[in-house]
Amino acid sequence: MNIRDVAAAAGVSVATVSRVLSPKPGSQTVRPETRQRVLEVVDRVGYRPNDLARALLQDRTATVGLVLPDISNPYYPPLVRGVEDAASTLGYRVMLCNTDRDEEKTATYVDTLIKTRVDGIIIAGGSTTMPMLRDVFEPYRTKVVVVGRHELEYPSIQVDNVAAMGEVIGYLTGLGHRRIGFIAGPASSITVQDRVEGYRAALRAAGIGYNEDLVREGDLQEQSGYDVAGELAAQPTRPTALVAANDRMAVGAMAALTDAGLRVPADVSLVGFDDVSLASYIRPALTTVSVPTYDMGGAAMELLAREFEEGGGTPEPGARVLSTTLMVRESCAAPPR
Amino acid sequence: MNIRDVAAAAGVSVATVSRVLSPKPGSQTVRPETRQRVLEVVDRVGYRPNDLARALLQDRTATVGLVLPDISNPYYPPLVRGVEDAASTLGYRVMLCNTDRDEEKTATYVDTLIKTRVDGIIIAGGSTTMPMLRDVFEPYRTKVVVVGRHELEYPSIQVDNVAAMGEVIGYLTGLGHRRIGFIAGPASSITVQDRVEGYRAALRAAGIGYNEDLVREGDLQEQSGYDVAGELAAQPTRPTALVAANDRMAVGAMAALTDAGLRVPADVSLVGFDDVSLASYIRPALTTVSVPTYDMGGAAMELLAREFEEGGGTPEPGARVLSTTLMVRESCAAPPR
DNA sequence: TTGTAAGCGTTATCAA
DNA sequence: TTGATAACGCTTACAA
Repeated sequence: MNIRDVAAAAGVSVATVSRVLSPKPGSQTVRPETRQRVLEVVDRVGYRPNDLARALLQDRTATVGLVLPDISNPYYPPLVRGVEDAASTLGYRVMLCNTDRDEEKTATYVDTLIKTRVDGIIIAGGSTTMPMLRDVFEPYRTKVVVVGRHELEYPSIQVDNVAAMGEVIGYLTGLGHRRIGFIAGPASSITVQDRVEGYRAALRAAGIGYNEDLVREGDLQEQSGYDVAGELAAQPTRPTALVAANDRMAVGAMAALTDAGLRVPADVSLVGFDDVSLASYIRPALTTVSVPTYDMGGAAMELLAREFEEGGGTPEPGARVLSTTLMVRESCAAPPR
Repeated sequence: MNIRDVAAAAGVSVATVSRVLSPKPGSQTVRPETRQRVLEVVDRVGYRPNDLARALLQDRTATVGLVLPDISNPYYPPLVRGVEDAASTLGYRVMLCNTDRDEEKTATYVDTLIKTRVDGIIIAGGSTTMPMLRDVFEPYRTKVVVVGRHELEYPSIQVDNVAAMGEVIGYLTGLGHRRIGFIAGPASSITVQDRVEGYRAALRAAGIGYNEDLVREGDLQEQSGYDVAGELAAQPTRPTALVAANDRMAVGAMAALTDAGLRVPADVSLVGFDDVSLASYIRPALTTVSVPTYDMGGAAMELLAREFEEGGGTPEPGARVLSTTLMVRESCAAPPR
């Protein structure tokens, strides 16, 4: 069932069917009766034009690739939703790719995306440190937008993780904390490294030295937060507050603290990062930093769409920075005396 | 940059380039040196064949659509990941569509998916009650697989929610509970309705009447679990146990109970459903039913791929049922006396 | 072993 | 206002 069949059934030429189905601004020249006849046939046989043929001809697929580490990480679903909603509004389809921060998987996906000739790609997290992404898209004029800070020559949507973490530390020192432990994350994530950097810088600014013993690296999953918090809390002079690089580890940490007989926040205060949807429903409700992931996804898609319209031109690797907010809830208090 | 350019640069014909790049089992007839020459050019210029053209010709896009209500619902990410991993292994791309259980959005996405000529579609949750999905795909020989119970004539991957909920109720009555409250979900979800049905049936089987006052409907989000649990717990003779139709509402319920000064499980036992990743890290750790969503996604994709291979033939609307397991953790105890 | 050319389902150009 | 036809980039008979 193709445009020729429809044309035959309606007793017109394929050109006419095309004009009815894909009206161009300039040429509104189909007689109402003819249009009617065509539409009737289209409706009767349930014909839908083949977008592959259209894309081939117009060199435009109306599809974007969304590359991220792992959709199972609760940080990403709102971002994906933001991209998807904006894409759907703007008339684009979204192809999802989970890389697990793995170079080989990333390379394979990039290959696939280029072969399908996606109009653009949104890279969120993880892959942004991979140099392989630098030039692959160039010959195909594939537009790229990055979500998060990165080392690539593409425009991006960001959040100031250093400053946000500074606000967290400021809040804690304001409460009187001096021994503030940190549950860090993998070096492969620039986002996480910025949070670590924010922790360091703020501590220094507050006149508190950076103490290596108070920092341990997790893998961003709940269990590692549980493990690391357990170690940190078991130290001879334990920290009076714990900050985690993300909420998943913070939740794990809260469990560990509770299991160790420690009360949050009476014995140790706890702060997370991301403001995942469950954060406000655990008890004590988790104090954390809200990151506008949904908006970031939407903004990335919109930025991409704008680049499509502008057509050629250089990418302009500027960054748009959205703001975070510290969500003060119940998991922090003054340190025990 | 197309196959002709490559052919010219390598001093061969386009047919030869094609044969090198897309070797068919039958025709291994390219001289090694020629092949070498072609591959060198391909590598040098970074050429990637246009899959649109290939798809147009072969009537096969190697793409599947994944239609679900909302990726932000923590139930879905593992399912999506399961689909994606299997798809990537089998050589398929995945196009994501969030319908919000909305008829119009669903219709729009279905339209888009058909226009891109996806080889198949995986429908997970929500949309399965929509009659519009019955015949749309037929004329395009688009294969369809459903995840979850449904009313459509397609094969599916399921889980026995009625039996699983029966196990939950059995566990609670075994503990001595008689007044078991239920936080239900929207009627639009067959999955959720099966859980409600399981609750009813098991109660009846246990010789406990179904008491309308103990059942209230939520919307599957945390806040509604919080609200509904609050109402249920405020009743003159409050339930000694609460079962939620999903974990998100269970977490909200736990917060409500805690805020009302009730202890879980000493004063009221609580059971969730889904075994979301955070469930085992909240305290008390949530007793819940583990649903193999990742495997379900993978199985759906594999089933779809098998249908592609088999080619024509009738769809065979059979169901493959995977099993759930009750995860007994800390949120249940015998009822208070 | 390689090349020529038809054709996949559209849109766009030009003529009628 | 409509129609014939050449592309788009690839694969695949068929010919050489």
